Amino acid sequence: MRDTRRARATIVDIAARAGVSKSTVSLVLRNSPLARQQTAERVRDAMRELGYVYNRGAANLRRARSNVVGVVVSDIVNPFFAELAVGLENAFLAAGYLPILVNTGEDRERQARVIQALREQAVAGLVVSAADRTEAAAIKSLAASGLPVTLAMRDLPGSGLPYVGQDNLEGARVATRHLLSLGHARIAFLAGSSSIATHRERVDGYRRALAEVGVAFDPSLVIEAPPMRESGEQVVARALALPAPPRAALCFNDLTAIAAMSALQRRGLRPGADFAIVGFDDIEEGAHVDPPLTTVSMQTDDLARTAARVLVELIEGGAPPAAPIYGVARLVVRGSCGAAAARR
Amino acid sequence: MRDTRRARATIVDIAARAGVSKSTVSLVLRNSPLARQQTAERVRDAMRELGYVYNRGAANLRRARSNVVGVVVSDIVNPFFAELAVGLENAFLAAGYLPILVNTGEDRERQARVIQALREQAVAGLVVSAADRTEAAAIKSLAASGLPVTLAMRDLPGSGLPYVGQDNLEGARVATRHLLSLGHARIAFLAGSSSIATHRERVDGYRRALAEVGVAFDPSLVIEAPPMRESGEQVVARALALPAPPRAALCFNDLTAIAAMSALQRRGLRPGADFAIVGFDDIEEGAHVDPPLTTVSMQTDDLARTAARVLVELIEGGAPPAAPIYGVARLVVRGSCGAAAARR
DNA sequence: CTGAAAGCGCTTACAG
DNA sequence: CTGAAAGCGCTTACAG
Repeated sequence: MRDTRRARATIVDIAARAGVSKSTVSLVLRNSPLARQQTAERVRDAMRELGYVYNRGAANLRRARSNVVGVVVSDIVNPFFAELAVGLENAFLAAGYLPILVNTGEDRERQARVIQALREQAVAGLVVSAADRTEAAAIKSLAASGLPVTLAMRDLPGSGLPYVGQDNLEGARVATRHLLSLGHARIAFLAGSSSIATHRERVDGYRRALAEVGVAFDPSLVIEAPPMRESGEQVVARALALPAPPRAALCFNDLTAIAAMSALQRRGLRPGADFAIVGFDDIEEGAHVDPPLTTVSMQTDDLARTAARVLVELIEGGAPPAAPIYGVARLVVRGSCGAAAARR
Repeated sequence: MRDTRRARATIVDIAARAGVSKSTVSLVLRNSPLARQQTAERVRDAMRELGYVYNRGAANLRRARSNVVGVVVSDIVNPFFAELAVGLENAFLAAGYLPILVNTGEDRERQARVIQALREQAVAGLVVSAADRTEAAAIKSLAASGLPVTLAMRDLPGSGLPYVGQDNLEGARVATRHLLSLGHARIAFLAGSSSIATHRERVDGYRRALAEVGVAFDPSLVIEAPPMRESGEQVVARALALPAPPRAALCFNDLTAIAAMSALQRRGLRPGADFAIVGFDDIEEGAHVDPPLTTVSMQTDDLARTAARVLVELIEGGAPPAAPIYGVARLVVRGSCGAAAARR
């Protein structure tokens, strides 16, 4: 088996075969007009015949640059981050960079290890959607070493690093206002953990909307739980067990919103009719449940493209954006969404 | 901003600072016992002081080896493949390789492009879960060039490449037998497309189970549709519109099974009671719907670990496995799952 | 337009 | 144990 393995052809082999020097081959490789048309043709034939594959690592070493960027994602199994990753990947590929996607699974230690591995691989830059509880200092020191870093979706307040992400505060505010406009006053905030900045920002927006209409904030209505489908049962149980149970909730994301809907249904409560639910993070799940879920949409694709662009500019010597870049939070109203629930 | 960017320290800088030659630094880097304890300490101090980062690309160039492997996945947004990717990533990291994860989104042209990019990056090997309709020849020629390649989850019959994946045929057989044992004779196979080998293998298993009990195969019961949640409505509508509508179905995967359940419910049919559903690809979704979904479990994690091990062995000069490696298909029965439906 | 030489950051024999 | 030299596959001035 091993015997079939040929050593890779190099530009020297190509040069020999085409009867030119290796400088000429290099010129042809980079489509320089300095090589004669006919010579270029001969060189390209030789490459084809020898099955030549460009060694980008060698080229990068010599040129002291790199065409690879790192994309560090906190939880690739979450379709929200998977879509972010895909968007980033597309944008980088289109810009001529090869993205290395690594998943940290919300594990800070693992995050540190993979980032180190990426640095050793001499990546040109990093976009990171930081793991839960990541300390700003950890990433900041990275950037201090001169490596271009852009934060996506998870801000690290105080790090001073360029950030591209959702407008969590505004999104939660819009969603909460929607529920308030339906006539709800006791509105729960279900699932998610305050250890994640995203959660804190959303709770802030929720509080702000309440404050704007003079509704007192009740901390017992903010019920934390891991943002997974499995948490639906638990958060609904706790919400309904409150002395004055809410009839409306803003959920940390769409997965937990759907899980909460199921938990309500298991109790004979009809989402929409008996209990209003709004979810975050539109990964187009909201439209496919019954009844449809009203969500705050975050345009992952746009944000991914933007984050990639910001990093590429940083890599190519541009200035970082002066302020965080926020995606527009858009409320997608689906179904009746609980006007009736408020009247009960 | 740019000014803070220091050029990376090299082993020459370390050598100068520690007062040794660069060979010595290299020895220390690789923890060779040839360097004196005290010298190693001095070298390590210098590295710390200079913020040294190992340049693995340069080392790889010199050693004519590579520590990076490519993981080509057909659809990272599908949680099934996301879990596969995570499993592979963990296994490679543990084995000392840096996996570059790329998503093809089932696009063969894109697959060709990213594979080329990975080759130029001089990856040590590739595990590929091929895009829909990938031709065996395309991947085979890759391997013929000497690059170790392992196929995961999507076999390319005729390629002769090592394959690690689910036992689709056996899984479909087991699932179909289960439905038959409940008393169903007309059983639909819903969603998925015969352009994917996975689908063909599952349909084969379904047919075999029918044949085993002497039930004639009815091609009109195999209803194709993209394996997405969105297809649920369509496949259920087509199944119920058949002259003799089935009361049981094996679904291509759990997403489509859950979608089919929703579509049934929208028609007032109770999954389990009125219509038996079994799904493929247990990504632990089956347990979290109501009623719970019976699934064929495929142990993605084990398979990922195995695929990674097979590739690492190939890279390190071992022989490819003599035969395809199949994961065990296990039927996870949840809920009543349609015994009643058969009696209607 | 083409070629010879130097060098990117490492590792690897090979002397000392 | 340590150092000087060569070389991995490229690119980059610099001559011709």
